[in-house]
Amino acid sequence: MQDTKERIIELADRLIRTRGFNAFSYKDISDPLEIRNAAIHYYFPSKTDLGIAVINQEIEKLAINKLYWATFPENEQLRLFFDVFYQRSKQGFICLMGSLSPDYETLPAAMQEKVQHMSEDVLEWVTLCLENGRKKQLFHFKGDAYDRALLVVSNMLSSLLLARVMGKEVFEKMSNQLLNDLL
Amino acid sequence: MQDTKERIIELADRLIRTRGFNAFSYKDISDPLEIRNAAIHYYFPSKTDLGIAVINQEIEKLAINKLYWATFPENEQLRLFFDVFYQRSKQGFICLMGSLSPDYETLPAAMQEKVQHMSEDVLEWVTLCLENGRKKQLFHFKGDAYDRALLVVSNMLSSLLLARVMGKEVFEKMSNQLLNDLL
DNA sequence: AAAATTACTTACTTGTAGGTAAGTAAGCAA
DNA sequence: TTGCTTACTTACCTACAAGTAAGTAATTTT
Repeated sequence: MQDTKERIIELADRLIRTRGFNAFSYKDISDPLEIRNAAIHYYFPSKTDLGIAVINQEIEKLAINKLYWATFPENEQLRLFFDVFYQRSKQGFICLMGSLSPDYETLPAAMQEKVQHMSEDVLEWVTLCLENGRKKQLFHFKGDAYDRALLVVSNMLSSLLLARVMGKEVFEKMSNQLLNDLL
Repeated sequence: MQDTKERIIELADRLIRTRGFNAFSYKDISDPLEIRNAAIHYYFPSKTDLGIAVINQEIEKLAINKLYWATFPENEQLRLFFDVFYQRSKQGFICLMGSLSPDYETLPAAMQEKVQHMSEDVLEWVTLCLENGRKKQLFHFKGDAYDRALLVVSNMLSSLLLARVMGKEVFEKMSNQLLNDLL
């Protein structure tokens, strides 16, 4: 079944978000899925390949969301973007950027490139959203839209990190404050 | 020499900030210091003990800084706080919170508590700084000082993460934008 | 019906991780 | 001077990590 491959990616995604790329092993995947570790190597010759597959899936998910979100006004778009993080915070997961950027120096070059690609993708979208929203007077903020996007993405990323350490209410406090500032 | 113990902590600190707690090994310490791994175990029976020593050192450093910073007006205090992160960004290091919170679920309970302690410490200080600064009209912002502190700390934390992935200029863009918002 | 491909498993290798028991040289203390 | 402590080293252990070679049952293609 092609099903196995998807279940491996799905679980690897979870493990990267909860434990980090360097802190999970093939056993963490093979045990719950009741397969041998060689089955993982069959689909993903190296752990790097598995990591790349997880990042690619995330990039694709974002691309799909972008298309869907484009039908809404920018203030709603941002709320929908925040909601993705909200769902994660409820599960106690962090985002891929939040998980992979601390390990950045230990990642193989191929994964580093993908992480870069992913972050540029997100930044580009938030920048455009803020920029266009400001033109329509849906957002109010000073300074460059890209710089503002950096702050917004940064806050989403670390809200998930802080929520795990300091309690889940932290996420809502941060996102409410952020939206109040922009709207 | 007591020197060895301090050099182990110093290097462990660097390794946690660059590679992450789960991604460095005793060899990464024993090789450069030209000692055997048992020498590390002599000072720190387990890796957990070493991790705790690194966090304790950071908590102490913050306590010392707090005392020194207290002699300045709040807007200067915040700039000095930001400067700590700026120095790190130049070295390509991230902060302890940024390194340890993604790995939080994999950390031994004793380290989790220390990480919590450390983050509460930082949050408390930034909250008071913002609160007092606003009273003196040195800062201008809406909403609860604690919620604002969450955003500020969050931005400092992830500016270091993003700077490594997207380039060092990211740190300055973010901190300038942040200061412009508050002052 | 034969050959090839798919989706794995069995059984293994090599490397490295954290950790430990026992020893030792140097210094200090009684 | 004997004994205790400090600051390590040598030599080792067990566990587990990623990865691989070879086999196999089931399906698909020719």
